[in-house]
Amino acid sequence: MSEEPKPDTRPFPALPVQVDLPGIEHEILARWSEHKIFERSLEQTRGGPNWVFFEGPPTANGQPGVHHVEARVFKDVFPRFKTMKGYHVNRKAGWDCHGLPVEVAVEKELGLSGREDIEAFGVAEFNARCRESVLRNVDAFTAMTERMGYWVNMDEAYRTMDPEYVESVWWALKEIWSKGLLVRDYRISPYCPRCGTTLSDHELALGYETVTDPSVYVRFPVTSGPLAEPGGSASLLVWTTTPWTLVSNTAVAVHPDVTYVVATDGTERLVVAEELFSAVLGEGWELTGERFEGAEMEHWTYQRPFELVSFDEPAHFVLLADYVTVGDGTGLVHQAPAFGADDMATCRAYGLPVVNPVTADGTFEAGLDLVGGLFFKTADRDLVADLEARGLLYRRTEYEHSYPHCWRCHTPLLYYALPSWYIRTTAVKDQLLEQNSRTNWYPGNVREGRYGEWLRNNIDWALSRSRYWGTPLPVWECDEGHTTVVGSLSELGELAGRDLGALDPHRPYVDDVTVACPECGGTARRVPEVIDVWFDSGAMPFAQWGAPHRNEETFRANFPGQYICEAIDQTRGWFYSMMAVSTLVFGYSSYENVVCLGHILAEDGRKMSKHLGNVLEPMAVMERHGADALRWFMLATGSPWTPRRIGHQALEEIVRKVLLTYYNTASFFTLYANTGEAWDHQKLADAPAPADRPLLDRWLLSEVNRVALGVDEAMENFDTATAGRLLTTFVDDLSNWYVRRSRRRFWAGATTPESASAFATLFEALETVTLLMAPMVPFLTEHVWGALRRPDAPESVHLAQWPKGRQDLVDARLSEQMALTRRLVELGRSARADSGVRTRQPLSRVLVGAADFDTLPEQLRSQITDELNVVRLDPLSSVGGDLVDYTVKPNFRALGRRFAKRTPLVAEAIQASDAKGLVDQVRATGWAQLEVEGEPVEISAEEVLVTEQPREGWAVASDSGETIALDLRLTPELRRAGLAREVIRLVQDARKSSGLDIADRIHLWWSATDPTTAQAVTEHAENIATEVLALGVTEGTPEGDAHTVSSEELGVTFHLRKV
RNA sequence: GGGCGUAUAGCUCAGACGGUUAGAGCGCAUCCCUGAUAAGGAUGAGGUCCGUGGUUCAAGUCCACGUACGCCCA
Repeated sequence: MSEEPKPDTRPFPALPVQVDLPGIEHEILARWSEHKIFERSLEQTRGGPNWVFFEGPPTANGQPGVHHVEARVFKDVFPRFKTMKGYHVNRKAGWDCHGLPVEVAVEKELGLSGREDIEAFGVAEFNARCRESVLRNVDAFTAMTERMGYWVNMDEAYRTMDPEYVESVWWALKEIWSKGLLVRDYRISPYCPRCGTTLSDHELALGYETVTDPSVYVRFPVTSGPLAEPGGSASLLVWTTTPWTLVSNTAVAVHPDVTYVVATDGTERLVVAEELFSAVLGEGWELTGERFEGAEMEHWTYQRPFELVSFDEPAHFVLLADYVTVGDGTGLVHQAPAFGADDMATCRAYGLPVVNPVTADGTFEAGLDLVGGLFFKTADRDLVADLEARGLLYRRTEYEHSYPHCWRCHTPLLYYALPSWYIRTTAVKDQLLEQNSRTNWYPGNVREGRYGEWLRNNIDWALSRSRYWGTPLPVWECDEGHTTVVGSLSELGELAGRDLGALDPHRPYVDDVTVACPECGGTARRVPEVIDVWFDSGAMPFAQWGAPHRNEETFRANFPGQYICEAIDQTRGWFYSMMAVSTLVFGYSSYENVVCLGHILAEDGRKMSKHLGNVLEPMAVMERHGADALRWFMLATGSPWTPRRIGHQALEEIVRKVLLTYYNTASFFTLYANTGEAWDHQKLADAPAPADRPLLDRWLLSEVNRVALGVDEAMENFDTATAGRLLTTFVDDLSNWYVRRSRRRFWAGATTPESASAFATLFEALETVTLLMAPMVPFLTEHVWGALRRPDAPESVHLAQWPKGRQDLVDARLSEQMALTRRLVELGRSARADSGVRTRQPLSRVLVGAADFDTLPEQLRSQITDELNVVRLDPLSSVGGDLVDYTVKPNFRALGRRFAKRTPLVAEAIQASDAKGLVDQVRATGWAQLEVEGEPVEISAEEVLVTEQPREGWAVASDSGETIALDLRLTPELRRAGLAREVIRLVQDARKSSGLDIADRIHLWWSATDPTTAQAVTEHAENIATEVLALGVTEGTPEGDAHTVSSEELGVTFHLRKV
């Protein structure tokens, strides 16, 4: 029985109430792709200023998770925002392809373990598998990236493994080399002597085991300084759990600010930290009274424990180090620079040599006395026994602690000095600090906090890795030790004397290229290392273009960048490598603004892991709730820079509270714009000027402009949470106040100036909020835009201009008045609910007590009477003082300003005063006199909070000094008006349940058994007819079919039939 | 062990400048309203604002110390 649909005559495509958000998103994706919207957004802004975004390449290792969505939403939202503001935002995708995680994954796939296996398998084939593994995972990332609506150019993505990329990295390394900042030095690495390989931090974490080691306290006789004397009866007492490192003891470290004491047992003297005296020596020992600050002990020499290895340079003295603690041991720390990173740093600062008698397989050099050929850990026993025999051992115990083992073979690891390549970042530390001070961090505390701290403690960048799948270090060395650094394949070709343009610049192929040493002509071979992948990614601003060998101009036009974003764990990763590489190469940082995100946790507050079974798979989440819901969560739930928990419930709430509320408002608009006297864009021109519109409309325009200004400011500050909150509140206000209060004006179609104003106002608000939300939820806004857009507007919201909020339309006073109006309505609802009189029953009068009530315009007062269904609204003061109770409360904020310490006394006086008298005084003169501690004090109106309540016969609700009182007395007329409302509701229900369209006209028949109801229907027949779209209302029963509805309570029966 | 961050209702989170009644949503209970809505409204239950100390007339808010958790680094 429904009419033929006539979509072509309607101004707006329908936005059905029932909506499948993920389904819409797929349609939008297809439309974007088909109409090349992303490409056109770039084309359209080509003449505009550049706003440069750099994509931090995800490691294409493993499958993408929801945490990847987080950063990618932020990488998308600001470029979209800036694009709408007219900037040209180039977005080149990128993939981090090299690195240990890839190697480990491939090792597992192939069932290989360790470098011997890999070399037996063949490096060429191994690296080919790595490349293939990376490409496989890139596909999964690409699919997720597209599905979530992240606009980034993946067709021209850079890949860190591509030859052009590698060449750019080589170029940068050559630049750094030519500045003298690329050097070879020892590096302490966790090392497995069985596998013959170093382990990464990540691998290290896999292999901690609890073991028991010897814990020995050893005497180091002092040979110079105030305690030195013939016979050497004074010794430094040194503690260690790795006796095997004593063989290469080089120095002893003390803390400069710790106090050391000398203790004696009558025969010898030992030096320990004061705090550890009793713990280490205890009974039988007493202090000699000699005390030294660590700083005073510097350069005291001592007799080293073993004379097994030779030192070519002076060593074996006391040095100072801040890392020494007095938590364990003796406060004097044995130093063996080949076997500890701290030791290495400290000893190097004193110019001490690195002596390492342990060979790569973990055994002592064969020729050594006592320990020659022994595995390092096995040597402990013999060494301790020897110390004991020579009287140097003070005490030995067992020590249980957690020690790293190889995760592959469980061999205890060795911290081991290996030759390594470093970048001397410490040489540019001041420049880095300077660059950091110019960088905008979001949140701001990272700059001086976590990141600043990292920079201030900068150490040289250990660049090389003894691995296979990485950018080969472009260093060639000849037998004479001359070093050549190569900056490109063509340069390498020139040196090698053949064309290497097509060479894959990876191992093993580059390893096979030998060149003639430019200095001596001898054969130079490449050093075996590859480089840290962080250098790869830090080089992306130029390497993504292959610059400077290629696209030099493009690179220059896109450098430095305005914006990068990653999670907080990148402070020492990509955020650092990006700043460090470009500062090293160009002298300044590559980015100006950096957003630093917190991590996404599972609903249970833990990290997502397969093991815990709490993983949310991003594609599944997006198919269930929609990408927009997931995006909104990332952008606007909680603070993006704190850890956040994600779950289905949170996403469902976003769909209901934000997305559907917004969508339904648009749906409401199109429903009525398409109904009856249709409204279309041409009627926008007929709408009254904003200043001439009803106050409700002016209020909405004020709000939407305030929100537009606020969202713009928030987005400029990279603050999506604030933007999201502003938008959520606005959408709620729009739907649940503006539309709710304006419904009648829409029902009529655009037939009156008031209705025309309502349509225009709602349209403008929807248009603006759609634009404002477009960068955050690009799918739903695109869908709504498609339905609402003006004929001359761009076909995509993402091709439209960002709205400029109009300050001149923001009316703060009106906002306050509307807020008061809404507070009074709330109080009225509360009073209604308390009284038990339903809202459909009109009441004659409501009394209002509120400070600014007398200034409330009539149009807003009528919002209150309509909403509360009352006839009249009067100020409480009109009732007469005798019928009203007053209470007064001190306003502490106001009082505190004036009275400070006396505030509590004044407050007490206010509460003790006669409330009515005080109110009368304040109302008459603006001031009231009180006495505080015998002195007169004047109180102003704003310093007290007055609440007034009528005494009897009213339903009252108050809050914060504002009161609403409903007159509950009903007259017969009011009763009949209430019955008429009941009747209308009954008929509306019947219309709805019988499946009528909202615009269908009906004829209505009625018969009543209740005489009061009959009178009410007769009396209000015209009103009822208008409300239920009845062309006629007839008492009696119709002939033929009709929908029938009756109410026993009202004693009435209706029949309705579509006309 | 160090640095940084976080801690507010059962859950997710707001709470510029310190102001005495600490809010919202979800969930729960009862009721109301409804011809856009998967909605809306009212009331209720639910809080030692992580702990301790301090500053202040006044502290969820500022300071110090501690606890728990997270990230990074040893």
